[in-house]
Amino acid sequence: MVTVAKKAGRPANQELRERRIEEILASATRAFAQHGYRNTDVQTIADELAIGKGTVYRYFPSKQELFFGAVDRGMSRFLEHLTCQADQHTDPLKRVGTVVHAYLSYFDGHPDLVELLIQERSEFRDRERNSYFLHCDERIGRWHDAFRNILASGVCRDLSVESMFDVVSNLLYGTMFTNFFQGHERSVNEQAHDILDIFYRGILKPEHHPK
Amino acid sequence: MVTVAKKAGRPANQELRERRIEEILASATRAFAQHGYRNTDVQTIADELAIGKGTVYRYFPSKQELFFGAVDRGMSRFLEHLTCQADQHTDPLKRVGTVVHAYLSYFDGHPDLVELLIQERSEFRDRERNSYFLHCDERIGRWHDAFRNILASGVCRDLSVESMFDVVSNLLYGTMFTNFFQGHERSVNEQAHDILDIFYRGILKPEHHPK
Amino acid sequence: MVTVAKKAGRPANQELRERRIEEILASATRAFAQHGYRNTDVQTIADELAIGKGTVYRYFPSKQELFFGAVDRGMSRFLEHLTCQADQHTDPLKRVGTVVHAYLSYFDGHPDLVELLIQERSEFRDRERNSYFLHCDERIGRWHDAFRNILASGVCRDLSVESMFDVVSNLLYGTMFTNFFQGHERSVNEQAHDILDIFYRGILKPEHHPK
Amino acid sequence: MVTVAKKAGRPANQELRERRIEEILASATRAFAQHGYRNTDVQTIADELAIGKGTVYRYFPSKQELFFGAVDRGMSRFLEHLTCQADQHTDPLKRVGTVVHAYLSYFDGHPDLVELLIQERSEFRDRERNSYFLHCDERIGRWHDAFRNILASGVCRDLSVESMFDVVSNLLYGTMFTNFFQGHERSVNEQAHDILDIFYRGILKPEHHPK
DNA sequence: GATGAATGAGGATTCATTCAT
DNA sequence: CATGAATGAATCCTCATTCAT
Repeated sequence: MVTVAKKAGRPANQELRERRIEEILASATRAFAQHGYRNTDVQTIADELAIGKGTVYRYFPSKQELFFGAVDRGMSRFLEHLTCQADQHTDPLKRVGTVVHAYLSYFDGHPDLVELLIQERSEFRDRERNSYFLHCDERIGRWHDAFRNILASGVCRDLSVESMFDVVSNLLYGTMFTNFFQGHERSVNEQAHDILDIFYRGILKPEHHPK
Repeated sequence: MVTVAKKAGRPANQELRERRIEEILASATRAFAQHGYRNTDVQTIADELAIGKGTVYRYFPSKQELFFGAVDRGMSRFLEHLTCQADQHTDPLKRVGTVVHAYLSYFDGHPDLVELLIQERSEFRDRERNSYFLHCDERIGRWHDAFRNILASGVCRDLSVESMFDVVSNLLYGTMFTNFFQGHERSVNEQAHDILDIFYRGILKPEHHPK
Repeated sequence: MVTVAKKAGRPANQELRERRIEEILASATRAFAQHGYRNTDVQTIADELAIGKGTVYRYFPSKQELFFGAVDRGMSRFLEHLTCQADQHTDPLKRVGTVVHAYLSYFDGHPDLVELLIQERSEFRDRERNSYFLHCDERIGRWHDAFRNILASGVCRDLSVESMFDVVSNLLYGTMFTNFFQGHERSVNEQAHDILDIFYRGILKPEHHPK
Repeated sequence: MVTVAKKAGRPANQELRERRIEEILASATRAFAQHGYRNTDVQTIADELAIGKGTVYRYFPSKQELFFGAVDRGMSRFLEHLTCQADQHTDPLKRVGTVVHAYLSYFDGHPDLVELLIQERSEFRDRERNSYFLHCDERIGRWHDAFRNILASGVCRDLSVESMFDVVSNLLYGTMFTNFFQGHERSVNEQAHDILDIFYRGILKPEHHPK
């Protein structure tokens, strides 16, 4: 009997498990986004992956949990991307500017995620959780910090961190939805520019206005 | 006296028809908003009005049309209210300010409408129409006019009407959804104040900034 | 006060009643034949006549009775026509020949009646009555008489009246249905000729065969 | 030994599938024939087999397709039987005689099939296909051949194949329906005898008449 | 582990019939 | 008399989930 040296680290079937979950979530995201939660059969998702319906249920206890898994995956990736971009700058104004660009651009490239966010609310009205705000809340401290830093640097009018944050975050949220629903003639870069142009002048002392 | 050839029998009653439609739409709005489109049985709506299910179908050919009727009614009322408020002022800046207040305050008082707008998108993804933007597009000219007037009055920086309009409308749209999803600790009046404070400074020349 | 000389005979509203019944039956025949019993709404029939649905129910207690009325009317007219044609001849062989022609030609011109006969059986499987055979049975005696006369005249082989009658009536019945279902390339006159050609030779003594 | 890459898990079972389809079709035939298409719930059919309604829908996409399946099965079996009987003889006159007997006797023993044929026409008026004639058309060539052979053998008067075929097939079709609707006092064998007696004399030269 | 056969609760819609006007 | 507003029983079909193989 031959004994094979057992590989160190995570066992193979654990890796398989994670790969499967990733595949299923990716397929589910596409399907839910395209046909809607109610009109998507679990069978369809299984078919697309050429696996059995029962297999999907081995990884997710219900269609609902599968959906939540897809939304969570989408939001995690989004916020990872956002944080990553922001962390390339230390200047708080730059960070804000970067986030504005990255936010609009990410959703522009991932309409499936927007679709999922809308459906989450529509189908699971009763639930406490709402992935978007749940995930955002985790990071909110870091963004409040940015505005606190701007205030501390003295370039800014006498405004509350909350006011500034609410305005900019609602502005992004609304622009994201509007872009999704209506499309947008100007590029997201131009949109970001307009937003920042007005927002900076809105919060900065006149003497610090960008030229 | 002219006698019109009148059909014998019980006359079709137009007034009754309109009353019924209004009642059904009101009930449907409540039910759809509370339980969601998919989870609402037409039976429930009929029960609430103590009429038969068949009666609902006399006035609306399908559950779907009933839903669209409810959304249209909601948006019509909303925009009527908005126009009404705006028309109480002639000064364009005042008009913008009024609309900002009225917009947030209306949706704050009518969360059912927000719910319906979300569900419309979620359930009828494929459809061209989207009541919110469809109704808004009808009035968009008037609002562009307001910004054109502000530009003409010379108090404003050199910005395009579209930029200004997009920023403020997306800001309102986003704030409305955020308020709905998260609730809001500050009153809508305070929110409107913050928005206008930043927005006015963002678009006006420094010498015309409000104190 | 003027007294109008009252018309003798059937009162006006009795005539109205009969005219109405005739109109309704005619409309019902068309509708049932075109869309089928189950797919025909009483409303449709009323609409076609521009009368109220309730009015139909004043003349026929139920949709079912309305249907039976239509079938009965169709069969009555058919048999009236057949009898009328047959009575133009006294020679029994001529009578048979005439009936064969008239039978095929009538159904050829009145496919609605065939449709109704089929539906009657299909929808009201359980019922005793079957308009076709019910009506035919009323006249069967007269037709048996014709064959009895042929037998008596001595031109015929030694067959039973029943055999001869069954063969010719089933032959007509089958041809009628086949024509209806499949259409027919040869004219009904040609068909009748073929039938009689074979039938006469089948029942007559060789010395009386037509040349 | 070649190993085919075989999917893991419970294998699709083709044999089970065929057995199920046969069971369901048999049950459906009975139910449709007894209560009519419209009055038969799919639930009833499932109940009779002690399976779930959903199971029926696994095998037939709709009640309509289930019905068509039942008619097709019935006609296939019928024509198989007919062909089988005819093929036991080579003499064309014998073949015709055999088919006449087999035709009447088969329908006499399978009234469910007649019921289904009537309902097919009644319920699916619009459809092109009509199982009876569709199936018959497939075999029509063989029957024309029989008559061609009879003609060739010289025992027959100068008639067209079509005339002879139409007369006998319509005669059978009509007799079948009449038997079904009215019942029949004489046995189908006696009926077949009468038909053939008259038909043979109708088409054969006098010198070849059966005694 | 993986699969797919089986299930049945659930929901939209129709339309014959009644009866107040 | 005539009408049409109202009704609700009836029925097809879907699809998430379970579990034997």
